[in-house]
Amino acid sequence: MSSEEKQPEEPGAGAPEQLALIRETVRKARTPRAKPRTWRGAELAPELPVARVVVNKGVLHLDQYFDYAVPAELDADAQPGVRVRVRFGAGAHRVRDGRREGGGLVDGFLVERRATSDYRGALAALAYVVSPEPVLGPGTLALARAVADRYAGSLADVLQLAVPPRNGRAESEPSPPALPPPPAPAPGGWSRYARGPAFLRALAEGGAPRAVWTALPGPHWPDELARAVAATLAAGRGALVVVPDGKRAARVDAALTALLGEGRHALLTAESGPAERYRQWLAVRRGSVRAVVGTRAAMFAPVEALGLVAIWDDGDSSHSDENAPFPHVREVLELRAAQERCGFLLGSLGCTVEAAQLVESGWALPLAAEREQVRAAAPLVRTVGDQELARDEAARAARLPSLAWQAVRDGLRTGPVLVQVPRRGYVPGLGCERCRAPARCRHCAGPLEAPGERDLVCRWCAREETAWHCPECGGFRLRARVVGAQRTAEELGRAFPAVPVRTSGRDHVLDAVPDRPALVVSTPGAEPVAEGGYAAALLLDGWALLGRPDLRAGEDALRRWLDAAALVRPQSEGGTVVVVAEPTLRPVQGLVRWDPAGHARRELADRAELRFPPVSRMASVTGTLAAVEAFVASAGLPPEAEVLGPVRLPSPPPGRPRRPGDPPPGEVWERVLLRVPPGSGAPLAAALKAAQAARTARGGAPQVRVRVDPLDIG
DNA sequence: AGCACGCCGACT
DNA sequence: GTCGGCGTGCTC
Repeated sequence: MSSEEKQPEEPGAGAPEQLALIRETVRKARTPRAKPRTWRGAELAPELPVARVVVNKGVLHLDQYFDYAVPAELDADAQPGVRVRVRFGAGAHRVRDGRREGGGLVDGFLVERRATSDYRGALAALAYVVSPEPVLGPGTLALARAVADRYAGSLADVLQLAVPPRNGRAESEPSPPALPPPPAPAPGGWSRYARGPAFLRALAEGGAPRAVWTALPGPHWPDELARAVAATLAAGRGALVVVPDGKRAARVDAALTALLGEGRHALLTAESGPAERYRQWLAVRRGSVRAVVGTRAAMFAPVEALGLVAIWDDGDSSHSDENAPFPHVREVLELRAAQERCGFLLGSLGCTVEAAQLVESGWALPLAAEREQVRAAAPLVRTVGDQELARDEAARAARLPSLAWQAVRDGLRTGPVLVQVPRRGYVPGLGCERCRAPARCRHCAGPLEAPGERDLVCRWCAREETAWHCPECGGFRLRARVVGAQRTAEELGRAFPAVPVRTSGRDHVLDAVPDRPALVVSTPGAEPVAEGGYAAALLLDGWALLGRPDLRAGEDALRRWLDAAALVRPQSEGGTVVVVAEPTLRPVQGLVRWDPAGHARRELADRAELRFPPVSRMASVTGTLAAVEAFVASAGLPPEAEVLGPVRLPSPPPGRPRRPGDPPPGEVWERVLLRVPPGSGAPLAAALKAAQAARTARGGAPQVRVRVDPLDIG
């Protein structure tokens, strides 16, 4: 089998070497030909002797196709989509003593076979075909191209995310035969949503409906996702579901198996290991499996005849890739839905402003339950604010309000009680002492910080604020938040000595807890599922979550509360949630009314007014002050682009392991934010890409990091 | 990014 | 005369 054959390091004497020699003469003669006939005499593929190759180098100024000659012996294997290796680099053609020197072998993908080349010069030959398995189809190529353009990145970088590394053993095994389409499923839990059955019907009829689904609390969402997949398969098309982590992928996997049996879907997660993952990926690529559930990288899965793309919990930060150019699953799936004209489903317990914008713009329809259904499924939510805390004698003594004590005590009579405590390392920002509104710059609305004792400085534009007052309530005093909830939880455990205390957090995450009275202390995101639902939940991390100097602080807080509260029994079964946070705050209201979509709509209106993403598009440029300034000056930014900053980046705390975005030791990095109005995202990305390409091409120029849609814009 | 080619100083 | 410094520019 040729895929298993060991390929020669250096092609033997023959066509490639002759080509190189011919090229040498052409170069000396300095007579470039419009139509290179330089392979005269070499043994080339009789038909379509030119291979267009995307070279696996992420560097932006190499973000183009390169043409290579196809030697006759590679003719059969060198088909579009295969992995190849080629000589690449200056001097690849120098021949001395009959040996080639310079220009190392690099990986690439063959994207097209052509009759002629546009290149004015002689072509080097393909070194060899790594394997005849076509892994890069035209769909994935077009998608990767669009993603690279959207994020000012290179095609090769995106392809690295899109096509998994090869595993020879998996490739040599045949994939199982494809199964016929299953029958269309019953609506199941979808009948609880006004437009749910219609959405399923549209999928089953081969349509391309697009929806933002605000899911009801409870454990049903994996089954509902599975039904959407099944409906798509019933129409003879494929479906793709992307979830934030392996735990949730396993839940959807189980739901799919329950609904469709084995063999109709693939599970693409890092947890299954590279070989198994590649085997599953190949089964998809070869068309033997048409449904996929997986984590982030699965967003590129080459599903045949795609009918539906779905993302669950788009507010989870795992959906943002941490490799250049940092694509986000939601954005990639939007591009895919447009490109492949398929259905789109964004589901979540919460609602991001981006999701709200998809509905607001009319691109997607809302898929929400009636209030009655929400009330039947959600627990009772009660709040304890500052005033009550101050009045509450017991609370001051025990640092916990009596309402919270009561809820825990009552809950423990009938089942487990969840206590959500903040994760360490949440740095609260500055806010109004009276109403907690975050302190923002009056010029660019960036977050204010207090580097010294007295003065306030904007983290975005570096302007000083000397006379701050709160635009919401007129207050003029600021305060930072203090966290001490872990200790509170410990005290809580001591207060109920007869009850077992279980903890779940970063280090050891519990999957599930039994349906018995217990105190379950967890950080956000690590909450175990309780078999019969929690009797009560206590959310103690309000200040830490809401005080973060981040645009998404409110949305994130609400999402984490909803995630925890959704594990609690409905109000009709006595389920109660107590959140220790100011009841007038918008996210707290969103929780009490269980109205994440309404919360996101209001946030979106604010963002529009303040010209924040996603209503505007932003990009960040970081590096030394000189580098950043030179870059911004040289980039031909669109005229409507605003430049905010530069401001100095906070240096990483000493002792923390170095992360990719951190400045090198001893260097101070600055950041500018670039902002463009809606619709100017593409020209901004193009300008940034061109400037970055020019910069990396010149060796000596100090480098900067560019990121479209930066996450932490304050 | 690598890597080769090219045009100026200290050596046999 | 020639070995080699690293400044520029290219990579099918």
